[in-house]
Amino acid sequence: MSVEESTSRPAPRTARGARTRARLLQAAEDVFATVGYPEASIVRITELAGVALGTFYVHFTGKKEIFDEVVLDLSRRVRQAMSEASSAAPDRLQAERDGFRAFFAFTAEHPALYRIIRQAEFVSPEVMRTHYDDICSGYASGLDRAMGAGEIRQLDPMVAAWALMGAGELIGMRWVLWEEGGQIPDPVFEQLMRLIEGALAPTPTDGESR
Amino acid sequence: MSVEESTSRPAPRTARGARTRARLLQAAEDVFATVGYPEASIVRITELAGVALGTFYVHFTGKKEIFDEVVLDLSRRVRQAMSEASSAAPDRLQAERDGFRAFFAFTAEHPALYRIIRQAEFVSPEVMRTHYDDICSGYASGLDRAMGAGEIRQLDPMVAAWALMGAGELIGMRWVLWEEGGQIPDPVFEQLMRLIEGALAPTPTDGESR
DNA sequence: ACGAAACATGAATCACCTTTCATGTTTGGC
DNA sequence: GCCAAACATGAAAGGTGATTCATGTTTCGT
Repeated sequence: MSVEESTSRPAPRTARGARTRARLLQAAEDVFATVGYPEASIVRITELAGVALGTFYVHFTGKKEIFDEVVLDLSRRVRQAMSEASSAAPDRLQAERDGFRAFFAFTAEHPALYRIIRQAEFVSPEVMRTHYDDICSGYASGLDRAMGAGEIRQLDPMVAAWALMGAGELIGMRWVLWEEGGQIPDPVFEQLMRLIEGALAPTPTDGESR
Repeated sequence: MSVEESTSRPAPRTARGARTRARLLQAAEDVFATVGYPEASIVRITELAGVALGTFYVHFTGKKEIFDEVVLDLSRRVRQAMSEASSAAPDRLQAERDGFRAFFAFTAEHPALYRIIRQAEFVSPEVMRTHYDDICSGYASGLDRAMGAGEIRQLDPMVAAWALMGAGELIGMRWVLWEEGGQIPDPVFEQLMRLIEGALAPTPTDGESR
């Protein structure tokens, strides 16, 4: 009747256990983001966390399990940052702006997100897929609502969500992750917004009969 | 005075050598795409290629070198497929259609491209960056020309290239790589084209004075 | 403040992988 | 057809890192 995976460790039962587990997770995030999964050894993670090697196996069954947890955690955090930022917007265009701003800010603050997600394809395809699915369905339902209100043109919200997410992802990689500035240049952001605006804006041809 | 990297092996001097090298490259592409870089051992590659373990080191200095060559090769092939497909188009919109069609077709035929490029971030960041830079600068110069001809609106061609490339990449991942069909569904393709058309189309506001 | 369960430790084990090298085989220019 | 260079081989050396476990320490409910 347990909901837990049979291969995972029981949750910590004491404050000390929880603390150690959290330190291991944080260290793992750093190590995975810095040297990548192949080079990330358990020894490295435990050394950075400041715990003994054997302690790792008290909390996790292996490298893949801790990787999955790190991905899930990052995914949850970026989604929350984006939805929080865009929820207060008065209209769809502003929601797009706020959501993307939050995404780029998160990327700047947590480069680990990109670097780790991109490795997940092989380490843990399911968890990677879940991450993108979760982001995009949230995005798509926002578009759907705006479409109902006539704010944007009629289109398949899922396709639009994946396409726009992809645009943001590569722009973020190029101008946030690969530049030391850490913040997206305003002109780049504005250009991206123009593109998105153009892609979503209702057009005269929308109402055509044939 | 040599142009070669000091760490790379000399090119094969006989037909047999060239054949063996090619088999190793093909095997490496398969192994990297199937099990990922971390799990890809030289033993596995040589076994799939049908050569002895030691033979590998006759042709490559190590795992990273053969990985780089595989990435470079895939990158060159996809760029050629895309530019060939779009070069004959009469206008920009058709060039977009043809280029993206070619990209999705290549993805369907060589899933290795995605799977391998995504791992390159850590294995070989320079080579990954080169791949995206090369694709996007080709794309951007096409947009630049169309902009000069007034076919599309005034915008930063680099930002547009990276954004549209990203849109194509995620759409390809979701509907080509992750679906067994292997071919992008027509409605999805058409939706993507509508978005791109909207993003690039000249708008009345383009000519405004302020 | 007691004691049982939870937690932490790190040396030792085990499995696997990279790389080398001495030796044998094939190739292709002459 | 000869032979020097190129190529292929696989056993073995040398590492590295994942995982286990017997033992010691801390926590926390009572």
